[in-house]
Amino acid sequence: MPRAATTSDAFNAIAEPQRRRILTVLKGHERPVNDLARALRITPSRASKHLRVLRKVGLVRVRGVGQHRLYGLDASGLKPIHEWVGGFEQFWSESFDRLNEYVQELQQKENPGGIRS
Amino acid sequence: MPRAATTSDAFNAIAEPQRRRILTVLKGHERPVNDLARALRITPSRASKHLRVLRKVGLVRVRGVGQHRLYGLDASGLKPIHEWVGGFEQFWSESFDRLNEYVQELQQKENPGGIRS
DNA sequence: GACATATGTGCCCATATGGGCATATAATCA
DNA sequence: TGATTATATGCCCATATGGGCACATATGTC
Repeated sequence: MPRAATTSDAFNAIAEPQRRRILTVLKGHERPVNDLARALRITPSRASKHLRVLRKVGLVRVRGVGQHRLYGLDASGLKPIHEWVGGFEQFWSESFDRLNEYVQELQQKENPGGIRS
Repeated sequence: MPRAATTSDAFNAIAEPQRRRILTVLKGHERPVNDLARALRITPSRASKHLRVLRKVGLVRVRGVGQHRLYGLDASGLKPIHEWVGGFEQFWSESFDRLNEYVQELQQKENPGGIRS
């Protein structure tokens, strides 16, 4: 079984660099597909497909039915992600502490015995 | 071309629910693979593979070479993600405003003309 | 209606993925 | 050394992915 469908999970949706770029561009203001495609130097087709994914997970909204459809940001779906990742905030300062400890150990003993990538 | 390799991008690495669970469990303390596998009710093999990915993107460190290898959190790789997503923070409060505007429009005019999923 | 523009979708392909399973590798102990 | 435990990896498969391309669809304009 491959990974869960992109269209059902915001984590998965923003795993795609292009889609992150799209969201970033949409911070400014709403844009039609062609505009977006031009801005990101991708095919309208590609843009449309990515937007479809973003729409399905609710990170993007469409306004106006017609020749021009304006895509706009709906960032509320990013909130859970921010919260989940934020739950680790205490740990990335702690990492530095641990690293320091480790470096000190290295300097004291000659044999680290330990960390591998 | 499919999506960028999971092993080169933290965004992609945490797109997998199991890996998120692993990271969450590792918040508590370091754990050997079997321990983790038991905690998450997955095969040691599976756990090992996910840990390999997390190791490659640097979200996890291994300590101790031997029968037991302790996996520990290295959350520093989550920081960029937190920052990227945090860049949208202003927008998910704004979303509510826009939604309210939309609802008001709906109540006034009878024809929304607009938002589609 | 005919046409141009804007957007969405279907089909095909190459590729990465996650899981299952068997097996390899590593370390500890009798 | 042989056995046991712990962990990693290789192979295979089903599936989802992203892109290219052609085409369908929708809208606006003449």
